[in-house]
Amino acid sequence: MSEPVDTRTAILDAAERLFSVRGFAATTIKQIGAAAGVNSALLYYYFADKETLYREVLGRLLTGLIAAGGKAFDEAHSPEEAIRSLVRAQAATLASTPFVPRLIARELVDNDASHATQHITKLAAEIFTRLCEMIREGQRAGIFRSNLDPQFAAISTISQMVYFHIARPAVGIILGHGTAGPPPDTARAFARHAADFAIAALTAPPSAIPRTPSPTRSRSRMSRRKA
Amino acid sequence: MSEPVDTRTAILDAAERLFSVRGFAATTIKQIGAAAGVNSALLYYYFADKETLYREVLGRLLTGLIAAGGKAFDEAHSPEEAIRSLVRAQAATLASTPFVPRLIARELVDNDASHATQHITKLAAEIFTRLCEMIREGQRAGIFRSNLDPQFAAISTISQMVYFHIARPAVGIILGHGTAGPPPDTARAFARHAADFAIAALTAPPSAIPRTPSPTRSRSRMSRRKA
DNA sequence: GTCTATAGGTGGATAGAC
DNA sequence: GTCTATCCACCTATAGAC
Repeated sequence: MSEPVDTRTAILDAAERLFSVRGFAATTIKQIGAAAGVNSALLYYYFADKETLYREVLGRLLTGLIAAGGKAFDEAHSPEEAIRSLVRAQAATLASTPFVPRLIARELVDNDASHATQHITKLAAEIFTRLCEMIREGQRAGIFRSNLDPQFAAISTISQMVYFHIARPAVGIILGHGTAGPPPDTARAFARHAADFAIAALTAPPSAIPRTPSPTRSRSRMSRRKA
Repeated sequence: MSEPVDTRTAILDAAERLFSVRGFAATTIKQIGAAAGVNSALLYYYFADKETLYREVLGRLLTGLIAAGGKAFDEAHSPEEAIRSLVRAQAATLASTPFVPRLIARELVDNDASHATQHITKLAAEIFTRLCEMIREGQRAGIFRSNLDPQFAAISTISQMVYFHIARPAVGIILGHGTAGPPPDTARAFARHAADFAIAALTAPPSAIPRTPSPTRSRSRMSRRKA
């Protein structure tokens, strides 16, 4: 994280930052070498080529994320607490490394020429299915609404923190902090909100949902014509 | 959208698709020319350089999105209906042009070397503030919970559909459809879910929120130690 | 308006000295 | 292990014929 001992780590650190900020295609080998304080040709001593280096960066990153997410679940003792814990872990991880979420976002977006399919699959398996299971458990216990798809609910829950950090500049503008993005305490406040928002949506009694002129559970997708 | 009449539009269409799928840096002028069915040198007759072309693509796109979002609000007659209408509009726009959300995602992520700050600002002003105002209106009317930051709630609401489409491959894996992403009917189902999820979170009575051993409104951020 | 040809520059990757 | 020097491919952009 600071003053890496060996050259290999220095290169990985520099590459992680540059790939995150500029993207794979826009980052050059020479830039990485310069940022790592070594000659660019040296990269080929440690890594086969640019793409291999990129994959190693991704692997290191996602492995850490999976571990952090798993830990969050291990510490929880109830479905609700698990969700709060996960959102908190998301917020902590994303906030501590401002450029990491960008790299993941790029990877998701670039996924046609996918580099990290296996890691994403693992992330899905480890974190996501556990979150789904937590939601199902809450439903069985009667704490959470049963008329809710657990998988969809899990996506909605996770999406909030991810979006907040990925769309950082846009969120900054929206909240009136400029393109630099919101300050850390706003990020923490949003993390608390995100957990509350998800819990509220999960625990709301079914009667509280549809009670307006708009068609809610009807199959028709036509919105009412102007009267 | 299909068989464009003039060359300029053909180039813009081809560029939109390629920039979306591969990103700005990874897309070459020659690829765009080939995809548009014209010689690559011709691009410089219509556009000053690659970056200008990119900006025009973005402008065309975001202008359309802003218009679609505004229309969604105009058709609504209640705060709840407005939210459903907006989520529906999001889903329709994102689904009809599968590669567009990626381009926007890239732009958000790439925002350090920002190309679209002005457009994002406008999008924020036009859509986001209207959504916030709708939420406030619902709060005043007693339909929505008052112990909720309208801006945060707006972000949470919007994040769901955006994340679903941006993280398409990951979502596909998660839901068991493979990296190609979820089929259209799953996307539609999620859109209905997203609106419900947001409305449920907004309308839940305050009493329904904190009722577990975990510290909820207390200031302490320490999670309970293992017993 | 659309093409051919090409200049000018940069990037990924290798050879080989130290 | 780390560096210098360099090759080759390819990319942006321009010049100019048609």
